[in-house]
Amino acid sequence: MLEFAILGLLQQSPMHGYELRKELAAVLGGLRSISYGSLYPALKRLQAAGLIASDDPTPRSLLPADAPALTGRRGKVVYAITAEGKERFADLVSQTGPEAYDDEGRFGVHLAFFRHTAADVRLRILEGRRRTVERQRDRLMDSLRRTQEKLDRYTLELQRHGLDSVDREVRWLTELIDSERDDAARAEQTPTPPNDGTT
Amino acid sequence: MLEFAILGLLQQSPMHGYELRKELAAVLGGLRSISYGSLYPALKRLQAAGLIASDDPTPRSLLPADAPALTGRRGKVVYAITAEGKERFADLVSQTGPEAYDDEGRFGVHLAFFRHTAADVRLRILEGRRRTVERQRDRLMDSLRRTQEKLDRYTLELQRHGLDSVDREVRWLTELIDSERDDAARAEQTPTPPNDGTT
DNA sequence: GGATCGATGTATCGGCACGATACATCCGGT
DNA sequence: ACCGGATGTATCGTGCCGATACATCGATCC
Repeated sequence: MLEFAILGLLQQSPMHGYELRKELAAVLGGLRSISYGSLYPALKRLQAAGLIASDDPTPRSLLPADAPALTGRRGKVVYAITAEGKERFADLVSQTGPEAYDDEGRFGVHLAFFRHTAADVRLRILEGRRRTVERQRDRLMDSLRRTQEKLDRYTLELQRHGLDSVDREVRWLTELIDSERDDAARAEQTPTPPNDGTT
Repeated sequence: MLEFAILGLLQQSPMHGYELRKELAAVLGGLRSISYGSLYPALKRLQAAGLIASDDPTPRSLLPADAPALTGRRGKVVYAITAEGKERFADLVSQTGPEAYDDEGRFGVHLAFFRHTAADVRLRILEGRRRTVERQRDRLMDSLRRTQEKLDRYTLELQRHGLDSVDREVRWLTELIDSERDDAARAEQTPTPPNDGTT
């Protein structure tokens, strides 16, 4: 998930870790920030896989030869996406299977980079997500209906709130889907259809 | 977090892993189930710490001596809470600091076991949680206000939805807090004050 | 002028939870 | 007689987290 997000951000311009973290927090919505304990290992993995490349300016050359041994003295490390990385991102961005929407975090990242995603793929991801969340809602309603007299007030309240959240998410997704369909319908009427420019 | 939850469930009666998983899923609200990959290690940790004890019936004695080597042949393992475990649970249940409400999962577990929690502790946890979520909401509103013209429709929508969720959670918590305060006020008027049974 | 504090910046460590997987038992339906 | 699904225990690799350490730089304070 993190790797997807990093590739997406580097799509725009090279960055170093600190910036990536902030951008990611901004894009993912303030909540759900990312920790360095996952960020730096992820960068290493990506670099090892050849999907990103680091440009390490290493200002060490400025130091006199009697610099304090080899302790510390880090330079900023700027990461840029490679051609392979772009390929990989294109693959990830066009996924329509459960791996795109089953996990909340992954879905969030997909949504965050929807401007890089084809319209039909967008629709399928949104619909997939809605089905997933609907199933969650139904399971929750079921379990609530069956067990509600055995639960105390607090547990009940917790589940009621959870159910409400899930329900709202379904409605939110439905709005997005409808709006997406409207766009598609409108696009079909205009003289600029997606891929058939002969008229 | 898991350890807290396990101790809480075993408070009622001994169980084996499978049951714990189901109970936990039921209590935590269907979403947020727990995986065996975390459950069994957690049980081991708890046992190593002496907080729970396993009663392993090992029905191996019924087997003839020529049983198929030592492959497989597991018995049900029933776990029960120990005296130390009860102490530990009592400690956990009376926590009022950030560790009780900063993390969503931990807060959920605390709430799930509120019937074991003193009224004043309940109130402090709920208020703490509300402050945490309010801060999240404010940060999110801030970031949204500052960056909204630089975000595309989808990222914006994602954050709007997130903000709405957080906002609803604050209101939900406020309801719980109010109701909790009502209870406290009512309790103060009745002839059954909490710990002063002399009149 | 120097001290100090917060933002910027890179990096590691232990711990915890996850999904996938394997394996075994038992029971009900076909 | 068989077979699938619920029950049940357990491990493995992976990924993310919080805490922590360390270093630089500008601004503000005394």
